[in-house]
Amino acid sequence: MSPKTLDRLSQALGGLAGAAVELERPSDPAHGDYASNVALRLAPLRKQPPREIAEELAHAAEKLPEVERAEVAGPGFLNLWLTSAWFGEALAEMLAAGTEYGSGSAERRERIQVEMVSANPTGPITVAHARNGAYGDSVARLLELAGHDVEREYYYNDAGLQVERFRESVEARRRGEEPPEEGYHGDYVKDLAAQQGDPVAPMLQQIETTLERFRIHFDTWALQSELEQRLGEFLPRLDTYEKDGAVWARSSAYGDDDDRVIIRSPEQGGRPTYRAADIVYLAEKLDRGYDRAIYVLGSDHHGTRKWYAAIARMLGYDPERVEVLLYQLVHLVRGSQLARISKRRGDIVTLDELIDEIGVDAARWYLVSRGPDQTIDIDVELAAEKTAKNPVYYVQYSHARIAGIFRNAGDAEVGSGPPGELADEEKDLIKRLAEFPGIAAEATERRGPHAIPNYAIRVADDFHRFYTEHRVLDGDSQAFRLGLCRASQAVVARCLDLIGVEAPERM
RNA sequence: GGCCCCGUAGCUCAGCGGAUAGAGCGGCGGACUUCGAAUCCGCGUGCGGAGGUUCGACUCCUCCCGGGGCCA
Repeated sequence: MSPKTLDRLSQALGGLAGAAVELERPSDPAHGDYASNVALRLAPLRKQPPREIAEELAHAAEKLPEVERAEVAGPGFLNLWLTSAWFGEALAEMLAAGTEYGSGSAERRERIQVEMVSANPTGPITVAHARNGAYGDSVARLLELAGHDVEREYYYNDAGLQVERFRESVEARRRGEEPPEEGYHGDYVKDLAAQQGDPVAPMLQQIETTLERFRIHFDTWALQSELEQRLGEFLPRLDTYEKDGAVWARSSAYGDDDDRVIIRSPEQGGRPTYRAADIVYLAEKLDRGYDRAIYVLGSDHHGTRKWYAAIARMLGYDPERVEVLLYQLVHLVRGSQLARISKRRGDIVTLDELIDEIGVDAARWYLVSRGPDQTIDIDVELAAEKTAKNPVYYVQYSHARIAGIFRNAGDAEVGSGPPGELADEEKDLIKRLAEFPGIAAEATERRGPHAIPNYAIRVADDFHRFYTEHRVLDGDSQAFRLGLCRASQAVVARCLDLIGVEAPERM
């Protein structure tokens, strides 16, 4: 999904070449504004030397109105330099799109549920859950930008063993005793013990408050206990058998590695396993009308990918509608010692503590800038120290700086028509901004929001360079350069919004 | 034992078949009487190893080494 101005050029070249032409930005400015490897791709098919094809294409391309110059280089690359008029059109397109620039890449609009965080309500949200939320929420925001209808859901277990231990721990504190060995020992247990009634509800309330503070809003909340009770409705649709008194799902016949127990034997208590709730939950989600159900899970759940696909097939749903996104775990490091996250030991580093130390903006930026497959080690002490050096402030500063320019500009005209020959910094900035729709679309398709902060740094970089070299509020170029500022500001603001970071007017 | 992820610059990472592999941090040296210096400019022989596929491999395939994790 490229800007239309770039698409038109691709199509015009495609017409000349008789094949699809993809344009990319060369890393070396000596290779033009855009380059294509189409001749290299066509050479084997046409049994013709790539440079020969490129020469013919270059000759024809130079007749196009947007092309100022075309050259053949290296093994057969076609390098293009574009006219100032083309850059003006590209900028005009961005300004016309306004805040919608880069949106609508989805081929068809889907209703999508993103289920994330879903931590047991047995303690505060930790940094591990924060990565889940930061990642999942950014994927959700990307999907919304692409044009999908997205809802966020939190699923929690209010009936399992861990929750029972949690309740027992609170009860013990109320009696003035130590929680059991297998229970929960954090100070928050004492706080909950001081309140009346079941501690699960206030714990959930606290989790929601923390997540709202982290700028993640959940539309719906699902309870395991309620889903479990509906197992009877779905059992007839399942392929099951009894063995050793337990009820098993024949999941291995549907792509999973093994069959799984869904109801324990009477000797084991006869209760449904969490996998039973998985089945009900999956079916219930898809029946609720979502075209696609996305699960965001830590990589320790990688085995569940096959499980979810298997139960989707077993229930007669297209497994393509179910997507499991995995991310690697977060380790907290204090100095050189690895401080493991352990809720039961009570030495947790909570999301609230992390936010207190480094702020929401830095925390979200940090947790989403790494690819989901990359393990993150956060040195808490270092993260706190490095706050002022975090690239998030570099990007935010570019936004605030532009806001300052507009404060000074008053109601001056904002335009897009280039006053004459453009400077390299102006062209570079427009080309950078022109990348955004493609970057956003690719990040969405690959479920890789980390591309956004990395791209945002480049935008800020190109903007700061442009700003350092050229006066905005001066001379014939003023309206054009204000247009450039406006478009840059919109793209930076959008990038920051996609990762849940604020775009400040002042810093 | 089976499975998943990772190995790129001193450190943290980007890079998903193209040209001379890039950012941030740290280090050294420069640039403000003018729209925001939280900025800009300069300084870097690094893809764990070996095969293979390809005109072309950090990228795809196989094996090995090293680190992390899940299941049994």
